[in-house]
Amino acid sequence: MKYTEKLRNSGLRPTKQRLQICEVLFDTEKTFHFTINELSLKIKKQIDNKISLATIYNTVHAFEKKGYLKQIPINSNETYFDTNVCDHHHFYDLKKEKLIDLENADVGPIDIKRKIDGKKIKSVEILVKLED
Amino acid sequence: MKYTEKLRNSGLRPTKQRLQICEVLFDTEKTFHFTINELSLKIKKQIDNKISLATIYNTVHAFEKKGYLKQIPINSNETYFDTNVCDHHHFYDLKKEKLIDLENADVGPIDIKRKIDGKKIKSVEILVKLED
DNA sequence: ACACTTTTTTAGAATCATTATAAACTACAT
DNA sequence: ATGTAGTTTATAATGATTCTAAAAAAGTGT
Ligand SMILES: [Mn+2]
Ligand SMILES: [Mn+2]
Ligand SMILES: [Zn+2]
Ligand SMILES: [Zn+2]
Repeated sequence: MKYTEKLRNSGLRPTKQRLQICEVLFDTEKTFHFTINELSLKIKKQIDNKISLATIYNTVHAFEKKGYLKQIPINSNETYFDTNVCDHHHFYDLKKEKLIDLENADVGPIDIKRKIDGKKIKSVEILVKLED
Repeated sequence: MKYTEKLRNSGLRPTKQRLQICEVLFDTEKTFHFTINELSLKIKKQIDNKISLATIYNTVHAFEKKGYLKQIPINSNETYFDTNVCDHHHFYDLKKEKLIDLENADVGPIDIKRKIDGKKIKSVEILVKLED
């Protein structure tokens, strides 16, 4: 199995459920953004057996902790995740409530001039809100 | 009263509760970031009568719609608001779970090269996550 | 002041994404 | 095969937010 190794190396047992969720998340041409609800529907469509909602939450959080998923800060009642874990930025279409990737090349260099004592920059993310 | 005019001009009746919330939000040296829960505690401390939680939610949303408050996109179970409605960016101290304003002068010019057909840019916000 | 309409406040209920619980199940080492 | 820790699951609990509908307050006209 394609993801068995990856999971083992992360200290996660390669269970049937996790492997199936890996397929849904990572066996795609393109990366994508999703909420837990959207992922849950996607799994139902692509997989024959049922995976409980609790397991989906558990797995998404486990994968996020391991760096295989990223949470996107956005004002919504649902949490958004991203299978694209490279540094990149986002458009947010307010009407459609959809995220669009902004490649790093799509944004000029970002210069953060201020420093905070004793703190390091972990990430720099731009959110560009779009209206009609 | 200081805020009566401002509320009337916005089509909001200057009620006792709204005027008191205005004082808590806007009668300060510096702007600040808050969650509804934090604001609720602040109101309890600063004013003698009780304002119901529903009114605090209603008022904050009304003020946000009128542009007197801004919501800050951040990954938290609580919504963060900002009394600083000028364009600006944020540090987010992951340990303390606190936002810190980044003045526009603290950030070099931002160049968004990509365009989306039929969409206008409404805002561009940077979130800089800080770790130890 | 009074009558009338519209907006606002409020306590409490409802919603709903998320997290916790704890029992059954599974992976894996010995 | 047995033991142990990790995982899944149905279900309950949590908690921020929104809804409801009745009472109160604000605004308008007379
Ligand atoms: Mn959320
Ligand atoms: Mn929220
Ligand atoms: Zn993305
Ligand atoms: Zn701010």
